[in-house]
Amino acid sequence: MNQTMEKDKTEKADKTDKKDHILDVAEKVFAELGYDGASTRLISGEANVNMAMLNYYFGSKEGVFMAIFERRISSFQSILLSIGNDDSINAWEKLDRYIESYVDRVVNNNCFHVMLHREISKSKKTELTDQIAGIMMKNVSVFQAIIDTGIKSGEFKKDTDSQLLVATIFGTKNYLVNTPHISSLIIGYDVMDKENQDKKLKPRLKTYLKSLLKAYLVNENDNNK
Amino acid sequence: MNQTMEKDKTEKADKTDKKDHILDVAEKVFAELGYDGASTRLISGEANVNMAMLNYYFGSKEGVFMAIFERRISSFQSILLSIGNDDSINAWEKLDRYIESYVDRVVNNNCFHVMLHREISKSKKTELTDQIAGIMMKNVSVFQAIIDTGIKSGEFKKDTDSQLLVATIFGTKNYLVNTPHISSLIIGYDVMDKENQDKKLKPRLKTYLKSLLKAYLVNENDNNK
DNA sequence: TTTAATTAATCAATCGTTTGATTAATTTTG
DNA sequence: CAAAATTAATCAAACGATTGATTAATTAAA
Repeated sequence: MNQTMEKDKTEKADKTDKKDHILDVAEKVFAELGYDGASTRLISGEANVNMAMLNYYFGSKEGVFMAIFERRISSFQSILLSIGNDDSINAWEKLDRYIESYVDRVVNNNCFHVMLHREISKSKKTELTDQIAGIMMKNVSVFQAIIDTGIKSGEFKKDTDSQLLVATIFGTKNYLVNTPHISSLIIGYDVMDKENQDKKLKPRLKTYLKSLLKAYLVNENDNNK
Repeated sequence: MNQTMEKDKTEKADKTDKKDHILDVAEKVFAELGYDGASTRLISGEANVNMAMLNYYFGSKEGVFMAIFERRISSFQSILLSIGNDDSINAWEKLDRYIESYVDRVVNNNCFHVMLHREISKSKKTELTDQIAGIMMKNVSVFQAIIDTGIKSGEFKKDTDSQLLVATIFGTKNYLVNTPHISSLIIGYDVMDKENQDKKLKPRLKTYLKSLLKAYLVNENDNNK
């Protein structure tokens, strides 16, 4: 009944659509309940597919998790990397574009990033944590390279802690997106709501991060030390 | 064998010591594997107690979790609240003391905070998330009150986003402490190592947060806009 | 018809919890 | 003080439920 209703879009939902649909649902359930908390029965139930289809398509529960992973990171690095490698603009402009792209993408895919962050926050080192750490580090490296370039060129202050600044940028985002119950209380509206994200959170976060970076990094006039 | 060896301290390890021991172990296991990932068998095994003792002492697995909780938050608020209510010092000094106390306590109890953060990052609202959110908000409120006081008194800039600044302070800490695999790669040493935490991470984080706050909040000379 | 997709039924393993029995410690009673 | 009664602590074993995974049978597609 409900199943037939959902095939209204193209009348013929082919294999890849179905796999994608499963991954969409799984991503959300993983974000809601965590990897261990999300059972294969619940995921398949929410996706309206037979439980065995998860194993048929992805081999195992962990296969589903990894498939979500690979789907997201395929286009993950390219944009940010291109910004970092663009030599036609100065460091501050790079930073500006980086923030723009980063905030947009990370808020849009917040389910994925919540899931990601929860897994990497397990202190026990596993194959999965290594893999996640490696991927996240690529983003970090681009950001850090921009900062260091700006410091060398004299564009940014010399006495800055670029490493902890990384923690600030990514940590601020994480706090807002990954702990929605708290951040919603702080800023006064539901940060999980799509419309709030687009019209309020994204522009505000962009503006804020830029002004924070500017205050900490850019030499306005003379001495700070 | 191993059990008799551990009774060397006072020869009579009484009840509260044992309960505390269980909570110590459980806190660590929860941080390592998450709430769902940590089984009662593993916890009791690591603590060298019979599995039934968890239920005997704490009623249930969730009871263990809550007991860890209550043990930490008892002295949680008092220090920060006293700083916020101290009217003999100005806003910046309050902020300074807040950062000092906060960083010390939060790095010392990093296992607890990792555990906490992972549970609150579940987007599905539960009784537990509500309770955690309520407690965390107390810390947030103290910090925010200090900022707002400083803005009113003219000590801090007017055009600041105090709400997102909260996300920055707590988010920066979270990023460093809760994702040790990444942050260790970034700053070049193991952030989970106790000695590194005390001699390197803590002072560096304090210095950094203060300078970041100063750059963003304090009017050094004149215009920024 | 042959292959691929999908299903219901079932698997062993593990989950959190409970049980009844046993031991150790404490209190009450004579 | 000594014996009896009571309480607290601890244990191995088992509970029903749920987990991820697999099977064999059935349907749809090529």
